[in-house]
Amino acid sequence: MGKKKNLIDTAVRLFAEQGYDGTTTLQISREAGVTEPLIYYHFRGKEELFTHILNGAFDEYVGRLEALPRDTPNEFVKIENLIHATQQAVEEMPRRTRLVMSSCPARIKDPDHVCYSRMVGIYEWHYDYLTRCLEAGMASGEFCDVPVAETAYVLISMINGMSRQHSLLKGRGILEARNAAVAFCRRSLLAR
Amino acid sequence: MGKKKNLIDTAVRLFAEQGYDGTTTLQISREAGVTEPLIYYHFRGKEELFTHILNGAFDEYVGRLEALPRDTPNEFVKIENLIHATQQAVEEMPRRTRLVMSSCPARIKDPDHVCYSRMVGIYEWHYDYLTRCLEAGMASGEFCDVPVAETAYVLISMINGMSRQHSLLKGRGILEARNAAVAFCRRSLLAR
Amino acid sequence: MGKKKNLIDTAVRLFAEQGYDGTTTLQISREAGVTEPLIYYHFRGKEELFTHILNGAFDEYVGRLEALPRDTPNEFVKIENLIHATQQAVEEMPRRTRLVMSSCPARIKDPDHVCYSRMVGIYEWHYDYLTRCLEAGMASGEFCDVPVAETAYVLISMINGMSRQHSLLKGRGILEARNAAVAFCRRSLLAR
Amino acid sequence: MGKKKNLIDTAVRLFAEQGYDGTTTLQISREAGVTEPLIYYHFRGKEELFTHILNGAFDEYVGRLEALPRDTPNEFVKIENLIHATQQAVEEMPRRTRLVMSSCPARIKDPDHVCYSRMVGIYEWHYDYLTRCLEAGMASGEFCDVPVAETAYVLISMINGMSRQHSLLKGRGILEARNAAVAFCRRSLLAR
DNA sequence: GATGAATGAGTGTTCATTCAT
DNA sequence: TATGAATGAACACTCATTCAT
Repeated sequence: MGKKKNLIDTAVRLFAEQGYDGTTTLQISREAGVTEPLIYYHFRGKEELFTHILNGAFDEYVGRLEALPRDTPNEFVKIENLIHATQQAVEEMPRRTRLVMSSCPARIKDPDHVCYSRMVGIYEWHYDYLTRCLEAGMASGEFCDVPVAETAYVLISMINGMSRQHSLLKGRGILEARNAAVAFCRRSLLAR
Repeated sequence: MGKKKNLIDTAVRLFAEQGYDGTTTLQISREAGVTEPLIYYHFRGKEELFTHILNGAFDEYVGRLEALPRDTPNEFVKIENLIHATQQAVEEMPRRTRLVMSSCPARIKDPDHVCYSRMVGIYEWHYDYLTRCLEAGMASGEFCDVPVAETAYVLISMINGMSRQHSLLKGRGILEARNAAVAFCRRSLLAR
Repeated sequence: MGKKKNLIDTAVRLFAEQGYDGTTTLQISREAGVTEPLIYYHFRGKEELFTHILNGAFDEYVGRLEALPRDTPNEFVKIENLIHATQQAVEEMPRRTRLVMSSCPARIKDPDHVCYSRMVGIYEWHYDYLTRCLEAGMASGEFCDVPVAETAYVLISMINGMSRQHSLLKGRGILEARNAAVAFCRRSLLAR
Repeated sequence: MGKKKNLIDTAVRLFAEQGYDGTTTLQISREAGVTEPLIYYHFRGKEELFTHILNGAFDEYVGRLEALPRDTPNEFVKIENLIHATQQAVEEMPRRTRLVMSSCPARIKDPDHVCYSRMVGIYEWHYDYLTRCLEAGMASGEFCDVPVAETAYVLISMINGMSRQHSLLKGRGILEARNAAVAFCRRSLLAR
């Protein structure tokens, strides 16, 4: 019964370790303790197994974003929360993060692919969240004056860059990096 | 004749557009107007052609880093220069940057691969450059007090994150992003 | 269905006729009425298909050797039996003998190859069998006095030489050769 | 100037060590310190280089056969001489013997190939030499009564078998084998 | 004589996928 | 659900050979 779950878990592990192209359906089935055709019973093919996993990972992350508190004492806490939530997700879903980081770049050229649509979706979520945040913070005098769109772009780059760094060059990461990032942003944004 | 150059240029384009695994040696040779075995006359195989291109790209970027001025009026200019030089490289070598961004992540697990060694090399260059910079700036009173290692890590993540964003989600990028990033860092680092 | 058997039989025929290097996997599969990848489903590759066949041929011959009667009226009958059994095998397994005779020599340099280990094994079987025989015959007065090791070596060379001659230069062979060989040995060995 | 000789010597060595199919023209040229096209300047192709070497080896051996003394005190000396001359050749031309032993079997099916015609030629030389010898010896009462054709066949098999054994399974050979072979034949053939 | 560059024709092998059961 | 057997389509790579110089 748990064969389907087995299949998916094994696929997650192998795709993360070896990338999509470096992993064969035979290897997945063997390491999952089933036979190859079973993949085709549960999924339309290798690609669908892959996108199934990708969607699961994206859903999980988006769920965490949606769960971020909307009422906060001030606007900077929102930014702080976003940084922490993202790093938290990266640390708690290391394999699926790795899978996204290593297999999506090669696929993102295709606008019909899950990689593209979902990464753009997340980018836009981030963008809306941050611009709203920055605008509100500037209006209330909490933040100093910054160009909203560009600053949001910089923040997104920094958050994604940290996820990538952590996920791909693990070991080189630094535990207190999160707090340093929060402090870095606070100094930059808070009006003085 | 320029058949070898043709081969390399075509390979750069195709690897960048389709990734390493999505590109066949036959396709490269056809689009380069030569025959397949010529690849094996000039290179040991597909992989060597790939690493040859990668090394060229890394060399080019490292060359730009090495050319950064050592004498600067203050420390922040050094950080500014690094941000500009990196973005400049990304914009001037769009295909090779894309190739690195999309094909290296899947290969970085292998510590013997060019991707790993050279990316680590560049990481360390960045790290040394930035820590030296931050320490000097803090000593002279130019910068406010920050945790050096962690802040360098955040800066590197931001710089790399912007390159990745620009290279993979092009069109979503914003022209003034560079200046926004510089301003973001200046506000965060300069003592007041 | 007997597709696997078909594959093997065809491979035996083609390897025997054309040698290992002169036979392509495509040709084998086509003449066996199957597709090429089936070879790789049943065997790890061309080489394993080849060694599978070789081992079968060696096993068959060794089986015949092991089946030689241990109780014989005198020692010369043992030599006679060996000559007949070997020639019998050559005549009854013409293709597999040819395959061994034509494809092993080029491979025998590699001490890890089946060709080497099995041919040495058979050599040693022959050698033990013949030395024991000669010693017993000399002790009982059946045989005249001969240098045991060297004479065994000469007998082995003769037996193998006849197999080779028969297998490679067929048509030049002579039917009564077996009996002539037996008579040749009898005159040489029997005490008078 | 000695480039052609270099080419040939290297080819002899490599063909002997690795077989015809296991040796590439590139390897030959590289190890000979020349470039590939030079092979095509001196020979029509790989095959011609190979047959050139084969013919040289066969010529050398046939020369030795032709040089055997025609006037001998008795007929058995002729047989003795043949055995010694052949073993001598095997020992003095180890690489070329190996080349013939390992590369000819796979080619002997083709009646137009040098391997076939020359091996048949040598077989016939042996056959004529030995039948004449046996007949004369029987006529003079030196030899006992044997079936001429069949006995010649057995002798040829033995002589060739010893060459093959020595050449392919070297190390397993025995130094005194020659003398043992001569003694073996003497006991078998001489009238008592 | 000799070579650097280039190629036509294959070669063994892989892999996602399907079919009969 | 699940599988053993089988396949179509490709793929990286090799090699003997040639050509312009």
